[in-house]
Amino acid sequence: MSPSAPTLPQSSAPHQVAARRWIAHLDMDAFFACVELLKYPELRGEPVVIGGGRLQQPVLQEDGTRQFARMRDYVGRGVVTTSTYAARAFGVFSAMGIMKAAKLAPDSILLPADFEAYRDYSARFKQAVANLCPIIQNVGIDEIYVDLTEHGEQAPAMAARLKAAVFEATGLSCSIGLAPNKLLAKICSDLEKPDGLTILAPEDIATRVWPLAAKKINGIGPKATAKLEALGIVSIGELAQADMAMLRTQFGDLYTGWLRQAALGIDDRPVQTSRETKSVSRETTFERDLQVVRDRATLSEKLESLCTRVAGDLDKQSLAGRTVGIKLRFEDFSTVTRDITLPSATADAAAILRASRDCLRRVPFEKKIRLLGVRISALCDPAVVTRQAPAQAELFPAL
DNA sequence: TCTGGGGTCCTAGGACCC
DNA sequence: TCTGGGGTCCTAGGACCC
Repeated sequence: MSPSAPTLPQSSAPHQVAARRWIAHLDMDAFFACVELLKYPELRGEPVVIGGGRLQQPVLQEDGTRQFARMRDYVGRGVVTTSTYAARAFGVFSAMGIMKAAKLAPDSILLPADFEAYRDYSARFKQAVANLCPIIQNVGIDEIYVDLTEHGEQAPAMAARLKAAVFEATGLSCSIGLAPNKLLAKICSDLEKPDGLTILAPEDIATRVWPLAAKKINGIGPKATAKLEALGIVSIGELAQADMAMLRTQFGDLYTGWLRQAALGIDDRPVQTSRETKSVSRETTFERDLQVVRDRATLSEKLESLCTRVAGDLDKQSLAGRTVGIKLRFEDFSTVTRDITLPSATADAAAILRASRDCLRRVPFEKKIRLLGVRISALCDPAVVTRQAPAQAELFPAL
């Protein structure tokens, strides 16, 4: 195949006339931050940053006004979960360390994340969409894909109705990308944020998608971006024209093939309305790094608590699991995991704790510990648990 | 002043089995 | 002197996403 002149995906191959799909990606605008603005309308227009747990709630004063924490007063660990557009203007974005963000915007207001409220608003906006269009895939708390194919040429009008319905149900704005597949819809929803409605036809790919940075493609992260840049590839168009053999020097066959397809805007994945849970986990970053010997009691306590929470999550979801694993992050940010597969599935906190301790014994402890996590996978219905695997004695008759 | 928490998927080597 | 081979499970690590 010639490396020059990439061809656009054909809308209909001669042997197989695929119906054109209309896929919407709906993304709530600065979701957590906007929910907070509904709670605290006096903050509208202010730079506001939402951070992870362990933060102070606003204090209600005697005169009825609220006293908010400022970024500059923050000391400790933690990252920015999200921020209002006013805060983003200072360069404060998600995943940035709060201490670093405080340097950029010391006077910004800092609020703790209120996941209960976000889940509530999430359910509301998803229900509003479901009332109009039932084929929905949950992506996260603030994003969904919606299959609007059945609306045909009316899909853009339906997308506009979805935006209105979401606003009516929540008082919040969202941005929608409407395109022939999920990959393009996702790229699109980001083009006119906030409150955008962006429609992309296959013939627009060369003019509207190819000029964008390759990292705008969902699935091209920091590592792949760096490798692509080393090959002189920055834009999606450059990726579409790149020599496959050259790409293969950096990426495996599978990923290379996917990169090319993605750059051409080809994506056949369906909108998946349901998926089963594959794993359940809980982890915690300590306020200070812990030492195995000196902080043994604290570590033991944390481990127990994590196992209890995992067991609670399993119970809530009516699940049990057979593979129990632990995760440790050390002071230098290096991470190790250990796991063990049990003879039969469990949802019991004590059993998970025993397995976790077995795993921990296999970890070399030379550095201080920053994070501890517990995970369970190989999940199944707890009703299956009674079907025991062979006992140890049967598995190892010689012993 | 470093870098949260909850997930999914992929790779790769070794054990083990037929 | 030598190289089976395919399939599945288990374990560890890493990239990526929201």
